[in-house]
Amino acid sequence: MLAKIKSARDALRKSEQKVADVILADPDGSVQSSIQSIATKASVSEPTVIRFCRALDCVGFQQFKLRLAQDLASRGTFFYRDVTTDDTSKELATKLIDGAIASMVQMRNQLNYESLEHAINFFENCDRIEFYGSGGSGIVAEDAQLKFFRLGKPAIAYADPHIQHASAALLDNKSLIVAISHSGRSKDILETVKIAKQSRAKVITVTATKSPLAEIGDVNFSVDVDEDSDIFSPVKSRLAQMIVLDILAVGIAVKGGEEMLQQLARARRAIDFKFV
Amino acid sequence: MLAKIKSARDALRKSEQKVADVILADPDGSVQSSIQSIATKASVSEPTVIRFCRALDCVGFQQFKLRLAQDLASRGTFFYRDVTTDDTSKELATKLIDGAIASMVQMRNQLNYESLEHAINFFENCDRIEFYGSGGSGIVAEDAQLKFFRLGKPAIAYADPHIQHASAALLDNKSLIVAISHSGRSKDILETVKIAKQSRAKVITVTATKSPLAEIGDVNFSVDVDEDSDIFSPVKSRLAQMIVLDILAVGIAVKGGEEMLQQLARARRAIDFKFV
DNA sequence: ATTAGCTCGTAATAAAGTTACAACACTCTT
DNA sequence: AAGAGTGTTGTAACTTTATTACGAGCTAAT
Repeated sequence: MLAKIKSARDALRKSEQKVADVILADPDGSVQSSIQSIATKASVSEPTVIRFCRALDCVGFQQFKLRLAQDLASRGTFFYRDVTTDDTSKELATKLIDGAIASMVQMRNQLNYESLEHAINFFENCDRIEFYGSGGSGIVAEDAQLKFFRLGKPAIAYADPHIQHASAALLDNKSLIVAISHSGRSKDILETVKIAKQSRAKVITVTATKSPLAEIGDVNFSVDVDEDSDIFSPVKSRLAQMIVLDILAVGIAVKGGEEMLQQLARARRAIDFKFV
Repeated sequence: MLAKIKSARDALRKSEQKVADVILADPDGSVQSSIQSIATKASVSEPTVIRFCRALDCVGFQQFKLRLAQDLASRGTFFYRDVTTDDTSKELATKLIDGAIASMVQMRNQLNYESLEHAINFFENCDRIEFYGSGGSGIVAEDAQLKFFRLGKPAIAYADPHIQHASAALLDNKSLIVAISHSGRSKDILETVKIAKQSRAKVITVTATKSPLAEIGDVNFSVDVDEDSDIFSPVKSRLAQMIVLDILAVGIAVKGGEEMLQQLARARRAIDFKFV
């Protein structure tokens, strides 16, 4: 949630940003405050605070506070510390794994189940599904393809923006696309999604809250991860994205009932001869 | 907090016990309810609910809810249960995420730090690095390539067994390969590694303990994950493999000191223009 | 049986959260 | 540069939620 606020901050309105700043400055204090006291601290009106909460996908202030509280609580269990140059390899490994766990816990608390239901519906009503992502997110897209093509509908992943554009132009209203992006601000993927929408395809996004990409999709799964600490391409958000897509795939499979589960088992056995 | 309620239950007044029962029966639901709905469910009056909260050392209902919420969020037992066909989407998501967390925790406990030191050494003494994996592990190999090629040495990933064989044949004793496999029993990857060893390349494996692949490598990172529950391609081991390689990459970067960290920052900035 | 003491609910009150709307500010035209 | 139109923010009314005060009902001891 804190990560969510951070990543959404710039997309917020001016006075809502003041609210964000007040909360980021003292999250622990904020969970115990009323709307009034937060509004005063931020020198804005109370409705602004509510609008701020709504902007973060909460139905109201109470829900916001609750989520924030849960976020803070789970943060404590796997305390995340930055890697430093004089860590032993053990410290380093522990830190990185704890960071990954912390982001999973946050994921668990913030995942939007309505989006999940919607997304499952989209899948059931589509003829084919395409995954778009570039760079690190391209990896996630490929991973998703591997999962989804076993579900009985054509599934494909494209990492190359040119091919994405070309493919998006050929979609129709029975197509479903999943656009994956860490920042949600990559020009390429935004362009791809615009083309896909013109083709009247349904669009699921897996990206940061309030990012341009999240705004133009039909359904968004928010993946907000505190990234300052990632030296490389963002691993933690990679992991989070992958688990979101796994949840979606399993959700679809489970809804498909016994029949689909058996189909999956068949797909699995098909590669058995490859092993010693 | 839940434990507190349980142990305090018998000491409470009769109607307060009803409140306790309602909350214990559905803690997750309760944190989102108002006093009114809880009072109704327990067939008691609203003040009784408040008295119940006071009995548990809370100043009011809000504080009680907050504490309960934090308690639920941090209950650290990521007890893994199998997904069933009649899970709600929330249960499903929670189960899958808990499973992923559990495998991370396991990873943290079993990671071999000596292997890590060895692997870092290999990297420092090599001219180039190649990642081999097929199917799901091919994804991990690509992800690793993305990370490693920023470290200043040629890095490449191959998923196609034929190309792996060809490439492995062209290695020399200044080459390092990383073989990734979930089972460690895939004929293709075993063959690839044998060829690479004939070329006198160093071999790091990321695979299951005691598997044939683990046996023939120079250094192995054990990734053993309980997979019965994975309907699809094994997500959990995918995540575990990725984090292992991330640890390795960060370990190398950190050992490279300030200079290498700055080089990484440059690599990151190089793609900035791609964004809105 | 009566009263002290405790438990619990009703009804009033206060506080917090939410909505509707109007005023203001900021573009983008013309 | 004026004005239409859009978007942002605050005011004030309103609703919901939490809390308090008080008294009725029950239990048990005299």
